[in-house]
Order: sequence, then C-alpha cells, then structure tokens
Amino acid sequence: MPRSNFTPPSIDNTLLGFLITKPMHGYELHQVIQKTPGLYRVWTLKQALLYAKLEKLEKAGLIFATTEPSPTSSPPRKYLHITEAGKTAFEDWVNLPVLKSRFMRQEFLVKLIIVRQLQPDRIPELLSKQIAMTEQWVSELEHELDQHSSSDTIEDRLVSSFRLLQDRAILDWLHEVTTLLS
Amino acid sequence: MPRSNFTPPSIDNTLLGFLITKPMHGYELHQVIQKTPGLYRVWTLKQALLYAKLEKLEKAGLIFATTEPSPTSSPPRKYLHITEAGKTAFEDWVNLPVLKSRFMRQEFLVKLIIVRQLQPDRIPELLSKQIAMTEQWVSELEHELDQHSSSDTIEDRLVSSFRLLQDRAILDWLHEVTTLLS
DNA sequence: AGAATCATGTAAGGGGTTACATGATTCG
DNA sequence: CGAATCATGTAACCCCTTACATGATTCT
Repeated sequence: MPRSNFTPPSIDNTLLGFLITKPMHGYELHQVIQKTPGLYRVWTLKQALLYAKLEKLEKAGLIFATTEPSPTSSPPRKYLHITEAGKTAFEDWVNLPVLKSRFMRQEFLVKLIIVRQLQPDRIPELLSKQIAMTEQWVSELEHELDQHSSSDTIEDRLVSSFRLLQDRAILDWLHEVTTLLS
Repeated sequence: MPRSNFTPPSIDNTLLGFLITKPMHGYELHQVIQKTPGLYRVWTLKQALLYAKLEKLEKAGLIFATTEPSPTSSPPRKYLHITEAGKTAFEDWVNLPVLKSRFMRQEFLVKLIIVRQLQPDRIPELLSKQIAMTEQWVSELEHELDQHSSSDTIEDRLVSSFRLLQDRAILDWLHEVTTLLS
C-alpha cells in the first residue's frame, strides 16, 4: 500500500513555523534555526539541505519567494513568504500527535522546542494530546503481551517488551515535561 | 570530518550472517530472511533492496557469486558465497556493541534475533557487552544532568532527561532479556 | 593581505522505498 | 486456462550528508 497521506518531516515544518513569524531569506533562516536553544541537540540544519527543502516547499505551494538586491551586493536575497497552504500544513503538524515511529526519531523533541519558541501557549495542549496517544500505545502493547498466544515466538515477545518499556519511558518523560513547563 | 570507519548497516550484516551458514541465491536468501521469527516486526527486506545490496557486497569483496542454471529454467541462479573479508565483517558487527543512535533505530533487536538464529551461544556475551555500554550512556547522562550549568537552557535539560529515561528503559530491558534467554 | 562572513547554490553519494519488467513453471 | 511462484533485476523517487563553487564585503 502507498502511504495514504504524505506527512512532511519535521524539518519542513520547522522552516514553515519560522516563516510564519516573518519572511526571511535562506541564510537568515539558517542562522535563526541554528541559534534555537536545544535544537542542535536533536539535529543541525545543513545549508545544502535547507536550499533543497526551500525549493520543494515552493514547488508544493507552501511558500513563495521574492527577490531583493542584497545590501552588500552578494547574490540577491530570496525572501521566502509563507502561503495559506503553508500555514495550514504547519497547523496540522502541531495539532496531530507524533506517531510512534517518528517519536523514536525524536520528532516530538523538535516539535516541543519549535512550538515553545514560536507559540508557547500551545504547549499544554500538545502535551496532553501526546500523552493520550502514548497511553494508547502502552495499553495496546500490554494487551499484546497479556494474551501472547502460543504461536508467538520468544523474539516476538522481546520486541513487544522492548517497545513497551520504551513507551512507558516516554510517558514518564511527558509527565515530567508537563510538570516542568507549567 | 568524514566518518572514520564505515560501519555497514544491520541489513548487510544480516545477509552476511545467513551466507555464513551456506551459500544461497538471492531469492532463497530473501525467503529465509522473511521467515526468520520476529524479524518482520523490526523490518522487512524489500527484494529491490536485496539485489542492490548484494551487488554492493560483491563489489566490496565481502561475497562472490557463482552462476548455475536454474532447474526450472527461470533466469540462472546466482549463488552468493561469503569471503573471508565477509566473515570478518560479520564478526566485527557481532562483537561491537550497538551505538546509541543505532539502538534507537532498533539495530540491537535485529542483532539479537539474527545471532540467536545463527549462533545462539554468543548471546550472553553480546548482552553483557551491550549492558556495559548502556550503563556508560546512563552514567554520562546522569553526570550531565547533575551539573547542569546555568548556561543550559530548559530545552537542553529536556533533551537530556528524555535520553536518560530512554536509556534506563533499554537497560531494564537488557536485564529482562538476559533473564529470559538463560 | 588573508580569513571570516554574506548569500546563493551544485554534484555526488549513502540510506532506503514503490512500482514495474521479463519469461518460464507449476498450482488450482 | 489463468494465477501464483520462481528468479533476476531497472527506474524513479525520497530523505539526507559531505564537499565544493562563486564573488563581494568586512574583520584582524
């Protein structure tokens, strides 16, 4: 089956989020993102990737560009502006809890850092949604492990219990974050 | 800095591991891997990737191929044989504990499943090495969180505590596995 | 005078996926 | 007779990284 709905990775949404606050050119965006506290612990934005992403976001209609001569007469600056579609895409990203596979790739950390930087009042809702989602993962895995049928191999159970412990750790951490940030 | 030592991903080593037991052709290898209990929970091997990987392993001198006419007169079978270099590469993979970044991508689960299938007597050593490594991650993070300097942001601390809880969960799980498999 | 900063990118490659091609054989 | 299995791949794409190109300006 093909992926039904393409969900752009967190990096795209980070770019969109920053462009909501104001239009910027690529170099500026890069600097701003590099300076965002904590983000470098999760990933660093490579400039080659930045420019590639911006092209794709433009083709996708999520941003558009206006060119202005640079004051230092370096190559002219390309200012990137967000479109309505771009704003919607970012909204969707913030509103939907992070999927498990992406959580493991630390996408929630990125989201937390970006949203705290740009729209801190939305943090509580973000946390409560993610907690609800994680509680569901935990209960599904508990159920899976409870009724381990005799057809299950030991390997299957090891995989399940690995995931259960991981998810419980996530849940603990989410509660810790909720306390810390309120 | 370039990556000093290229470490092939777990999929390459899975292929090598199975070829140590006996030479096989691609299709056969694919079936055997698909049938390995528990592995499908972590990843499934796509045949397009399989053939691409085999070419690369051959170019790297880790395997070599001999062609034999197929009994059904489908395209002739390419039997893949492991070389000494290939055996060494697999050994190295088994002997070195999984790095943290790869652990999160579940590489240890793959390793555990493959080694248990192919060389089960090596499981205890594999576990104890990984436990030692994980204990080190945990103590480094504890140290980091203990002396959180005033220059640290809240985001930095959230990232650290996320990782600490994850690593502690891994450690618990490794102990659980040790009990279960002995 | 040489190095860093400003600002745009290109090229090549590593990791992977999805979808399709080919042509014989065996199963229902 | 048509579908699944056998057995090899190709082509196009996605996500991301490393390394390099260019040409002006400002810092040391």
